[in-house]
Amino acid sequence: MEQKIDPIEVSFSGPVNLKATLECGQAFRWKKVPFPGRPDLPFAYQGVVGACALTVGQDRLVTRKILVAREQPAADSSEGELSDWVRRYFSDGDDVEGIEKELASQGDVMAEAVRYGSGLRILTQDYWECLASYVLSANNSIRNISATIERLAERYGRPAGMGRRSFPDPRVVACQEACSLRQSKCGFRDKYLLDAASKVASGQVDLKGLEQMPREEARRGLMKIAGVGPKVADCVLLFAYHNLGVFPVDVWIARAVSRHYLGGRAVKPDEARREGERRFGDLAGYAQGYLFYWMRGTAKE
DNA sequence: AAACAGGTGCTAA
DNA sequence: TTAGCACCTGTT
Repeated sequence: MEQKIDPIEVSFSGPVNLKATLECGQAFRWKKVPFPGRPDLPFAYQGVVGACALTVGQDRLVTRKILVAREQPAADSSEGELSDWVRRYFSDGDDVEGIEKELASQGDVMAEAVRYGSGLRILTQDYWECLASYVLSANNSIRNISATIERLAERYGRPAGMGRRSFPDPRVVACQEACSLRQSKCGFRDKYLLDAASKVASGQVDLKGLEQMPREEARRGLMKIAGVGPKVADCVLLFAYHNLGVFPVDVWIARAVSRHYLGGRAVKPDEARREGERRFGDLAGYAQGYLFYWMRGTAKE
């Protein structure tokens, strides 16, 4: 018998925009769904965080409170723990208001990007899940990445509630054959995923240990893994380690930097990265988030 | 229906 | 050191 429990309200110290946060490409397991028992909520998403599936929702695009629902999990997790956990995932400690103000003062382009994605939060994700997800992201579309991750969870993860499964443990992935992983349609990235899993499971790459290293050292540590280049390493540093000074550069960001900050001149990724980190310093990660969401969003419209 | 999608590793200069 | 190329898979 699976018993539903009432949603809890989680309050934040600053603005939250679930749509921008969960659709800006930093996390791959969120789906737009009707909120259980509250079909009136216009913004609601179901995802899996750690071992537990959640639905989060809000009644307007940007609010300071969100609703969180889950299925009854193990009895050891109280409402208070859940709400602390959700606040941590959504990086409640970040002074988003201050960050937006500061960035918006740096020029019309950034002001417009911030306005478009106001309330966006750089998440604080699980190290391994984030690493593996971005290994799969190389030369791949968000849609494909999500579908592959869902198949991997389906096949190798554990039940997480709401019919979802957790992201598979590195030890479980590490003991698979490449051809088995291929069935989840990760394509040529199968060997990279395997390398990541085996280096993490063996401790050859110590994800916990990277926490206290300086950025460049942590970056080099991640890049020991096959399939982890500068872009993937930077995404992991930003979206899992919450190193807000990094500025991951993909084709969209390279385009944005070229067009808006370097007069349209062609730029190499490393040059765009240094330019972003130079201009935005400690807020480079947020700057990247707003720019990316804005570029993608306005390209589609 | 060819081209492209949120890169990376390998090879040749 | 760097430019050029191949690469699974799904969509347009």
